[in-house]
Amino acid sequence: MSNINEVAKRAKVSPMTVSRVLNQSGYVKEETRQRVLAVMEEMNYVPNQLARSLVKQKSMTLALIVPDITNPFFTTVARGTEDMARKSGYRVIFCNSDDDFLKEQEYTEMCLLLRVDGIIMAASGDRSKANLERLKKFNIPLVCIDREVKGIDTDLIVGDSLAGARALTQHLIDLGHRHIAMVTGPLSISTSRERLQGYKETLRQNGIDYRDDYVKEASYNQQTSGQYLDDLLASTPRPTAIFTANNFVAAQVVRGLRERQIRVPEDLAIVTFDEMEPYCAVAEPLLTSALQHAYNFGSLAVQLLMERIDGVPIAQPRRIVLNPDIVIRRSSGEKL
Amino acid sequence: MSNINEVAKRAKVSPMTVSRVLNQSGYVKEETRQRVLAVMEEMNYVPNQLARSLVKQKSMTLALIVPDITNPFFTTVARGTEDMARKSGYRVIFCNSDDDFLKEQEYTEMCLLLRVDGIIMAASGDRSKANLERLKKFNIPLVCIDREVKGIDTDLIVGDSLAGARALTQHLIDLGHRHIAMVTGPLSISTSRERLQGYKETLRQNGIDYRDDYVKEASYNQQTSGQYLDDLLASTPRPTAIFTANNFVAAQVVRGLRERQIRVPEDLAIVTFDEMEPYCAVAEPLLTSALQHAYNFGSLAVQLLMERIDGVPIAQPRRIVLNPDIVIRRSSGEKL
DNA sequence: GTGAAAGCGCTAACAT
DNA sequence: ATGTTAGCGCTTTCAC
Repeated sequence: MSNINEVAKRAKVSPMTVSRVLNQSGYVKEETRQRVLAVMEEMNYVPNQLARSLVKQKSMTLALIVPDITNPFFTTVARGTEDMARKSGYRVIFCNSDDDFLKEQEYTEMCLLLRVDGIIMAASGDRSKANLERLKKFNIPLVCIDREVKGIDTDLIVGDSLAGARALTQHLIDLGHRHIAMVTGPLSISTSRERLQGYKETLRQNGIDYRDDYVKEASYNQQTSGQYLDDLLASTPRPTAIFTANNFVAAQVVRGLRERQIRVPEDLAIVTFDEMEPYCAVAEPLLTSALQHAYNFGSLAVQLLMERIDGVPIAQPRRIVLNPDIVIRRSSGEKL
Repeated sequence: MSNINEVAKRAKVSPMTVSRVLNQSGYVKEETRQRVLAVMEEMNYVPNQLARSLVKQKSMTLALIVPDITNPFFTTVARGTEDMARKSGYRVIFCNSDDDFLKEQEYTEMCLLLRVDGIIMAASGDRSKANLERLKKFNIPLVCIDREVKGIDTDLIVGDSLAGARALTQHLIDLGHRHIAMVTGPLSISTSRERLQGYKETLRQNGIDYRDDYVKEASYNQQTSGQYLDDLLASTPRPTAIFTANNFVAAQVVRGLRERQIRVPEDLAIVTFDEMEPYCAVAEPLLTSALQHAYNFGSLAVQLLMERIDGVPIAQPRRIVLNPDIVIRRSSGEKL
């Protein structure tokens, strides 16, 4: 693969002139420019971005670290990130932490090694604090999304989990449900905690007793064992509705209920956070849910990041809260 | 961010000694080593990978270019790729071409600029030939997956679309269907062509006339208009079964049928290529399908790539064909 | 065991 | 309008 010196030699100019042609900077006589371009073409010259980044101290690269690349929420975030980054001439490296602190740490180190210009992170959990602190130590522009990490203050874009959870729970209550269970995610993740809190608060406000045995904790991604479902269904009285904390948890529950021949919503109503896209249309029943605009999480995060990268003076970390849309569909059933 | 010279100075050694400690190469007195390590720690030293790659002429980076990052098939491929690459100490850059030739071209150029060590590509279509040829010109190790591109000879990993399509079609015929429609993908994609061919062949072998108006072409990802469904349903006689060419097409069709109050499989049977994971469990009805082992596509691709990167002598491009599993579920219905 | 010199491919800054 | 010099941060090579 040829380099700038070889091109320069062949075009009978200095490497600097080639560089000017390449970057369209400075003055180059049109005639020279054409000659240089011709030689580049002829030699199949491709500039070396590594060398460029090294001297410019800028890699034009962002990193997006997400906990689960198979979750449509995060792939949609990825698209939003990518689209917005491209508009500013940046590349994005996608990293999948698998909700694993150690993998997240590896990617964190990789970002440092590669001298990425900014990082967007959906933390794997509260343990992520250590990884985020490491990044902060180097003053790398950083935006957290979806999940807030205890004890770390960064630019942040989250969904309004509290409001969404309240609305979904209230919806069930309005339909006449009094025995409402919840399956939330790991409590090391802020969204799990907040959705649980919204559920609790709404029960209380409606004078419904909160029951510990109506609340189960499942994984946000892998298949958790169905044991918790049996426990829930064995409670007295048996819940007439379940609120699930995200799309994958909803899938687990719907599947579990089907295996047990329990009809939704006839026997049991379901409401959930997040959506079933891209298969939303195929899910049966269609789920009543608090829909989050994942794409916006990604594109907004890039915008915040760009301001940091460009050195726009910002007093303190910003916090953007995006409202979910409550979409009523069949799974929550009719008024009892 | 500190560099190797600063560390060297502070540790009262030459940069070379620091480098040796860093790479655990050559001889360094244990005492010196400890002192250097201490200084690195103290100064928060992180080696600059850009500089390393530049001098080593090796970036330890692979690229994976896929047409649709929201398709679970490709996210699973991505996982396979990532896992296997990490085992060999390589990073992977994920690129989403959006089934768009131009975006694919941009990523192709990016790979050249960044001097990635190898590329895995699920081509956007036959137009991709130009992009692949560009990469071949530079002798960059290259493996194509899932889709074969006309007129380009590279290492290749594909599913057995022909066999899968034959098995699915035969399954419908065995159930007693004689009026079988097919919704395939864009014919610029090899899998669409081969699945169509398998369908045609199987009809012929069973003495069933092939009808042009029973075959429609849809998008593999975006929502295609439902017009083709109306056309299919208006045919005389109306098809009693539909074979869809991939998971997203299946989703389109199932949704369309539901909107038209047509029951699956009672009114119309469905079989498909690929799966509905991760929501498989929620889909209703569960789809009879030709399941591909997406993870293996990714991990095998990396293995082939590694041999190329390591310069293992290989006579000519290799071609690996992976068999899909035929999984019979409810959507194909009972024997007529 | 350790270091000095040269160079990977490029560009910033200063000539001319 | 073009060239020269120096240096980004690292490793290779050879010297001691």
